[in-house]
Amino acid sequence: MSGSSSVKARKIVAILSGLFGEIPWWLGNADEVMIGAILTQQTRWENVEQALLRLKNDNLATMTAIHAADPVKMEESVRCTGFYHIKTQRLKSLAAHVMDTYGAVERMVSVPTAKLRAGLLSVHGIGEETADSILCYGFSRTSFVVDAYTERIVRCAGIPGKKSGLKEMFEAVLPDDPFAYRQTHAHIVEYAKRFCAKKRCDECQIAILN
DNA sequence: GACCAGGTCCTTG
DNA sequence: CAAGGACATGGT
Repeated sequence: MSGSSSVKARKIVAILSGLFGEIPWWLGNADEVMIGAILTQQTRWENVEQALLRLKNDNLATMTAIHAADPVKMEESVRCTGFYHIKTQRLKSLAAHVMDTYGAVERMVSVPTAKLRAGLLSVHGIGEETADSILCYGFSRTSFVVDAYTERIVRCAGIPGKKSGLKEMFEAVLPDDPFAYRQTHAHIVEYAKRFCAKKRCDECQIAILN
């Protein structure tokens, strides 16, 4: 962890915090966050909200319900998020893991973060971003979420040769506070979505760090 | 019509 | 390990 990278990471956090202040982001109970985390894979959030509404209408917005649900029925609600077949499978797998391992979502709140994370990662279709999103926003854990936007903003900031280790880099810089973790990831997404083009970095103030 | 979206897994070189 | 393709609908 070179000092230079940490300094820039700190600056990113501070700049974005000043830019956005407190913003509401990804609110919802643990069940909804888990469902949303899978549905939002490679998909716009607005579409996920639609699917979530449909699932709620059918009383399918809980792990318990999904565990017992007809997959074909679920696909109707989830279709608008794309990859609907595979996502239905992933929701089923997650529900099975939760119910078989813990018996209920509420039981998960007393499980240590590392153990919770390992369990989530063992589910087929749940990778690091999805697992950390669930931990951070669903269970209020200090597990930093790294996504495509995080990689973009880091590139804009000129942090050298960082393809991996971003999670650790930000965690080393953030206070031990779940709220800070939630806000910082939210800030990064909102900023990068607007200013960090996929390939270039035009009009991006983060580039000032260079 | 082309391109992209708050990923993950599998297959190749 | 890095890179490329599959998974799929909906918006710009």
